[in-house]
Amino acid sequence: MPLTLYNTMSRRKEELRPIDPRNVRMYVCGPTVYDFAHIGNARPVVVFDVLFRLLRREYGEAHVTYVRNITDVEDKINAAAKERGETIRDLTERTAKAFREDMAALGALPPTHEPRATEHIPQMIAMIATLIARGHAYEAEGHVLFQIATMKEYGRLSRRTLDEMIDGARVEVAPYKRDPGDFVLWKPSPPDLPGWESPWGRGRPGWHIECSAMSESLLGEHFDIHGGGLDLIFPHHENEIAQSLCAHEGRPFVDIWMHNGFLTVSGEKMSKSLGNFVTVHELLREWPGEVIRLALLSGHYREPLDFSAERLEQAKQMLDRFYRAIGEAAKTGTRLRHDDHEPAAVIAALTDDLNTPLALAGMHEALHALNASLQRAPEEAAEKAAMLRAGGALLGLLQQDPARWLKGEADDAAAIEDAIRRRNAARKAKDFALADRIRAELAGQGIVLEDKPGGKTEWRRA
RNA sequence: GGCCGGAUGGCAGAGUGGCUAUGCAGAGGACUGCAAAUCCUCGUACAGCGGUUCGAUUCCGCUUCCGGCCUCCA
Repeated sequence: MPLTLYNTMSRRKEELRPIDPRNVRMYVCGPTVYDFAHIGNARPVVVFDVLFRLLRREYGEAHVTYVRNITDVEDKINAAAKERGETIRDLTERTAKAFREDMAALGALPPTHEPRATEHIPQMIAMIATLIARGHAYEAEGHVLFQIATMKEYGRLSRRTLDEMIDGARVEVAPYKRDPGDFVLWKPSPPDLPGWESPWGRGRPGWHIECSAMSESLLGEHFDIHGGGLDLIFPHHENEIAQSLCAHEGRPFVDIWMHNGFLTVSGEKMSKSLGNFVTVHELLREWPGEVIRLALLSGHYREPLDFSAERLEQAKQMLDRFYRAIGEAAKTGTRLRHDDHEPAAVIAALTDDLNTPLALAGMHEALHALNASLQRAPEEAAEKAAMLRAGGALLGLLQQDPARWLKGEADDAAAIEDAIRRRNAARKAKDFALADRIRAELAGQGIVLEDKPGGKTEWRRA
């Protein structure tokens, strides 16, 4: 099935035609590791994880290379380390580790490569030297700057002209820049800051060069997909394009540029500066990672998504329904007759520019079919449940044990079972007042009972 | 100011030039001692104004409102 993706460069959906189907290559801008990731930072991770899963399904697990970098040299890191009295190395190690753990909790597969900027300094220096040699960059007061006037297509991704950028400039222009839009490739580092020897003295890289250098080194000059948040279009991706294209003498760089929309809180962009953010770390204390993941996938990735408690509640409720049905199907003890294929509607939705809300509608269709067969044709239930799980696998959902999901760790399971036994004895004796009292007590502990036909009683946590 | 997006039923959220989105909430029914869960049934929503069309929520234009970017930002 052809995979269609919205390309920011052309502003339309395009069919993905891999450069090499035996090695489909994707690069996504990862975190700058100076602080815990907030839930807005997690959106691209989850979105591109779905794409990674879809690509692996289409082309085979061994035929997709996914690179997500870790920016571990940056001025905010230096500032944060200083403020906390922590070494830069400790700070970046600790933050990178927390990031990996948080993203794993959200069900994101590890990327194929997770390169660190500090491990690719020689590649960056080489690329900068090339840019100088080709006349695209110049040295000034210890800095190396990219000269955007040397790049005719500069501004194509963000669709803005040089004049527009100068008009809108809201930042003071450094006096050594030939053009206000020129950006830093290399800057000098004083002895107390991280620095590397280079032809231009001891210094550190500018922000944009790392992605150009690392994508080249791990994916080659030309690769299929480059992703990131909407706010990276300008200047980050625009500058990456300028660097890579000019270093590669105009040869093709990225075929499809993808950008996810923002998370909002009460309609406003979630951001560190506004202070209206929640870290994934905090959220995970209150909600299972899978609930957070589903909440993130409940809107289309290019649209803004308002993040709220209600959205999380709904996601939780949805997962409960799915797991309940899958758990019931397991109890029928029937066997699969066919391989577990994903529901067609789910595939169709995902291959149309990752339409996850529509895919979830497909999942509900499949759920409905499963519930209907549980009621009317239990011998078909196992197969329908397998379908649901297969669809879930593509979304990174529904892979847990249903009993565990519904009942939790259940160290008080014996007491609950005992209460249920007492209640059922009371029901048998038609002492419904006592039975209802026991049920109310359990409800107070967050335990919901479901009396099944045949006298059995199921329980789960609300 | 320049450049992008967006406006769908009580809420969330897809989509389509004419035909049910989906989920939650709500109403009725089946089942149940009562519930819960599940199943069955139920809501003519597409910001406003023009235009194109046999027909527009869907295409075009304008207006209003909301959000984002314009070298910190996923």
